[in-house]
Amino acid sequence: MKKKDITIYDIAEQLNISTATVSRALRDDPLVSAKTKKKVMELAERHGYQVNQFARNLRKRQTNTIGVIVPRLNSFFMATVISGVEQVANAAGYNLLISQTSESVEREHSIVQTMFHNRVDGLLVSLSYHSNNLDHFNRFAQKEIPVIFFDRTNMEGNFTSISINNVHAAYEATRHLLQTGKRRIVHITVSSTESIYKERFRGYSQALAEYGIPLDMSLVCLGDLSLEYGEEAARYILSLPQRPDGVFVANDNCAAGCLVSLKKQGIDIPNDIAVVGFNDDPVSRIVEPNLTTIRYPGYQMGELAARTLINHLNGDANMLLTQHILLRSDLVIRGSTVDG
Amino acid sequence: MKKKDITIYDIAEQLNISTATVSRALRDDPLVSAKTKKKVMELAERHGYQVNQFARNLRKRQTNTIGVIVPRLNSFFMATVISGVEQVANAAGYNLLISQTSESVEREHSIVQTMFHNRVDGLLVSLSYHSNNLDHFNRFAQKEIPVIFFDRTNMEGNFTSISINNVHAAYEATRHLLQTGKRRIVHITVSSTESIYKERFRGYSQALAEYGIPLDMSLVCLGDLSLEYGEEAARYILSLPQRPDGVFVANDNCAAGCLVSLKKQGIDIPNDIAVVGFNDDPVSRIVEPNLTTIRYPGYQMGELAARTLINHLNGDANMLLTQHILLRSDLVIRGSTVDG
DNA sequence: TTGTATGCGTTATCAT
DNA sequence: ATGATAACGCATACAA
Repeated sequence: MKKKDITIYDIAEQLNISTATVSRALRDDPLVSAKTKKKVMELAERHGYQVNQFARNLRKRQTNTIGVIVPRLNSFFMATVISGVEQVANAAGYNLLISQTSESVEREHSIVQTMFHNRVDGLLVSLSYHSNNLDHFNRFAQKEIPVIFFDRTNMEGNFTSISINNVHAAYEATRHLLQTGKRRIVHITVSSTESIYKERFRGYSQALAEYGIPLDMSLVCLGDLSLEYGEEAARYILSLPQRPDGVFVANDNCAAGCLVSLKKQGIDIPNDIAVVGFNDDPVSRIVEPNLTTIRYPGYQMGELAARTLINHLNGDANMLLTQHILLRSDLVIRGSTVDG
Repeated sequence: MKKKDITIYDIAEQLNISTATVSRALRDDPLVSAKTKKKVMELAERHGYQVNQFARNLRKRQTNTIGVIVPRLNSFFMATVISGVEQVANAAGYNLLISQTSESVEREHSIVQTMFHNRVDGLLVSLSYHSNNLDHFNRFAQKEIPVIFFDRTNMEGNFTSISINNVHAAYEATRHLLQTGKRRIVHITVSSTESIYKERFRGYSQALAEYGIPLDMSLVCLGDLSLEYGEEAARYILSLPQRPDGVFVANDNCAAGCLVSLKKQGIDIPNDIAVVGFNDDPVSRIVEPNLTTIRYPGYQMGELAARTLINHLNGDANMLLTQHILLRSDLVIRGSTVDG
């Protein structure tokens, strides 16, 4: 089954030199003479020599691998972030071990375990909806393996995190609806005791409070933020005795589903009901009218997370000093809230 | 910097037994007595023992890791496929090493190298646009490391591949336009000498031929199939002296961009110009009118690819016997081609 | 059922 | 500039 690979032993033997020299030559160590180096390189090339990363990892006690844990791979935003991570990691010679929790806390636990066993050098994590406890990351903390939370963060514990100011972004989104004269504003989000969705909810509440509008929990729809749930929420909205005139949805996908559904029922967007999303997913520019949304840089978030982690691993910077990195976000106003 | 981990040596010493027994106990080897097993397990647990996968890999000469190479992570379809792969791989105890080529052939080459060096047990690959040569995978073939191409496949060489019948799917899409009375049909795709896009072009040509319509290369738009290119193509379409009445686009994202752009210029979809996409991306149900498209199962394609590879690795099946697996695809007719 | 001894392929230390 | 050799942590053939 397994064919034996060519190793530095083989090269050493054929060249009548020591494995030490071969090893050094292969890594272009300045100690080795140019002549020897050349001989080694050539032979290695000819025999299709490949380093055995495991032997190397075993010896060096590090893996050059970064673990990435996300709720789902198939969301535009997450895929964009990972894309940024991949770019940086690859350029720096790091591999990526990627897993998705599918929003299951149990799976999150088991994946964290697996990552630990695989001895990733560091971890980049976006938490699942209902993960409100960071105990499963303690083993990493104990072994001083760096962990960065991004986007779906949690400020508890001594980990570093990267996100936008979700309270403020949601506040802006809601205030924008209020400024356009809307007063009965639905919020579609996911139920969560402690997460960015909680924060978005807080921003929503703040804006309402500022306008002296009491919080009405019958206007808060809790679902999974899928496109389908957006449609369901639309039905709910239209079933209310007193029709809402604004909707703030915690992601674009769900917002798009909701918007389209409302339109199908003859609702005029934005005059009857205005809609604001979150993420600036491409769908926001496809749906008609285009979706007003919160834009923030996913790709750059990925790059930053990876860069921060790698700098720390290489000893170029100590990320433990930074508790949180806040990225800028913008409200992008489009046709779903403003006519014309 | 590095704290020393607890190893089987430590456990063996403390328990006054051999490392062999500890090693066996930890893997629940039936040879070990229940009593010893229990003692070992408990101590391991208490000390937070974790196996060193590298040592194990080094010893066993396999990695339990599958390499996944895709053009881009941030496409809905690819993310869906990977999601399926991840599900199966994780359940089977395999790790995923994921990289994206960003449609660059050079990066594809270097990533394939890296995967090789990392000694993945197998490879799942979706080729980049312009990768029309499989030589960089020869090292895998030589070492009998299984490689499966999915979606963006290439039938040359002795590799296994999984895809839909792209010729037929494109034929159906184009024929559908012809059946609704369209005669001047634009095809938006990517330039490629040998790939699924070539096949889709072939299907397009076949349908035209069947209706006795000569192929007009001025109606074939070659771009990167991005949403933005869809908009650009729309401008081109409207600039033509003799206006086309149908568009068949090789992916939904680009089709959506094109459709929206056409509408903005006052074109009536589908009466003036009908549009067909490819992939059944969620955007196809958001855009208005909803996009007629080719649907095929990305998630299942991912599952199947992973399952096939893993079965082969485990010796449960020999995938080398299967050259190609063809998945079913369907034309989904929506408002962008049929009114009402 | 348990133990002994060795190899897996590198890299690092200490000589030379 | 090069070499000898000892880890790195685990799994297995063979012995007991």
